[in-house]
Amino acid sequence: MESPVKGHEVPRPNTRDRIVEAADFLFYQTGFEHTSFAEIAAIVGVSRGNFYHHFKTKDEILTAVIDLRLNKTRAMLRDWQAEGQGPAERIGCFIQILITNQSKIVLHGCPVGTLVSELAKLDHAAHDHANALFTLFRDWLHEQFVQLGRKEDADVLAMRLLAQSQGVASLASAFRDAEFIKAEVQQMRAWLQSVTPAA
Amino acid sequence: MESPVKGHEVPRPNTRDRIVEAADFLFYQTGFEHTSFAEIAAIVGVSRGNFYHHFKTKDEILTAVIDLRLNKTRAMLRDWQAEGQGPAERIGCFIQILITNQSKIVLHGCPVGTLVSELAKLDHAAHDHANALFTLFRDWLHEQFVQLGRKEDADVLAMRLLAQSQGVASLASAFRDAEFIKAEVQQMRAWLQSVTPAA
DNA sequence: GTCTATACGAGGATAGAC
DNA sequence: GTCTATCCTCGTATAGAC
Repeated sequence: MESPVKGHEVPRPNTRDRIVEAADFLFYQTGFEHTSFAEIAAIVGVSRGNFYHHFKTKDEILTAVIDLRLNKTRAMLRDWQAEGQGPAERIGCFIQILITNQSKIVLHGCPVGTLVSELAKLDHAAHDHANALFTLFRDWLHEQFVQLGRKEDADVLAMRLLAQSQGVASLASAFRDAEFIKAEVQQMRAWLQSVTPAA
Repeated sequence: MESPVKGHEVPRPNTRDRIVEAADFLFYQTGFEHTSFAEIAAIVGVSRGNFYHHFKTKDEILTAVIDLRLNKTRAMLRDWQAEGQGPAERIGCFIQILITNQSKIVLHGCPVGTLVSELAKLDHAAHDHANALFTLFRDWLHEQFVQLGRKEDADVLAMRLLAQSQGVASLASAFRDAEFIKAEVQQMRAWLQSVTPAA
């Protein structure tokens, strides 16, 4: 897709991208600080020294990981938008990711929430960059609630839904309880109904 | 208070307790893994080497910190219980801590949620021990909802309130927004009203 | 119980050959 | 672009004197 050469070349992902992918995976699974270069190198299959050719510092890798997640998230929101359904169905897509990712969430929490939380504790400069992930969802949900006819309190509803999903992910992980996710998703769908103005 | 000698001795806290207090503070502010012995030693005012006399490993300090938090939490719940009011007022006390601790929450999130989340990522043996903090609140809230007349779904309501508070803390910290806490606490109080059976 | 000194390993980062 | 070798710092942990 992003291969610079057109034609019949096999689009083998380059080392840089593979480093970012591996870091993305490990940062989610074991946290940013706890992930070492050695672990990333082991997954990618290159030597430690090598990838200083691609990134000068660990923070640069973090920046690349956040950018990757931002791009993936934008693409996902665009897809939901393109499915040609109404705002209620699109908000339903957002709620559904709790179900889709439930096993990962039980093990490692929400990828966005746990990263932002860790960076806040570290007082890390990239905190705001990471929080742009939340802002992406917040603005998108805001727009959906506007289209749903809740112009006045669209941001309040967007933040409330975001908070609910964070709380559910947090407790599901703490108690290792996937059933809790299912039950609360039911409740969130009912809530969505209740805030949808009658046609 | 816990001084072994009775009488006129000044109840100076011993070094061990001061280490645990300092660790408790730092684990909350900057996270368990990111906190170094040097930082704890700097606060307590003892040399690094010294407090291996009190704790053999960092994990032992963590255990002591969790026990401290468990005891403090039990005492707090007991106090709420002792104030002689009804279950609705007691649940209101729980909601109120979001307001009381709002400035800390904005900076460092919920002390329970962020610790449990970090230990989950580290796949740390103390995860379950830390999660006992959540269980303390869960069981206590459960009991309050039973007394409120919601025996059938007491645990569901307890978990929902716990999840809400986690979500609010998470987003308030991410967006550095204390006003969000205030607004959502209003909403949580209204919700509590709505689940309280009419007398 | 408190201190100094030190061992030991891990992790981030660099230099330079291929 | 990739590798090996190496440096440096920091953090945990230990030994032993006072």
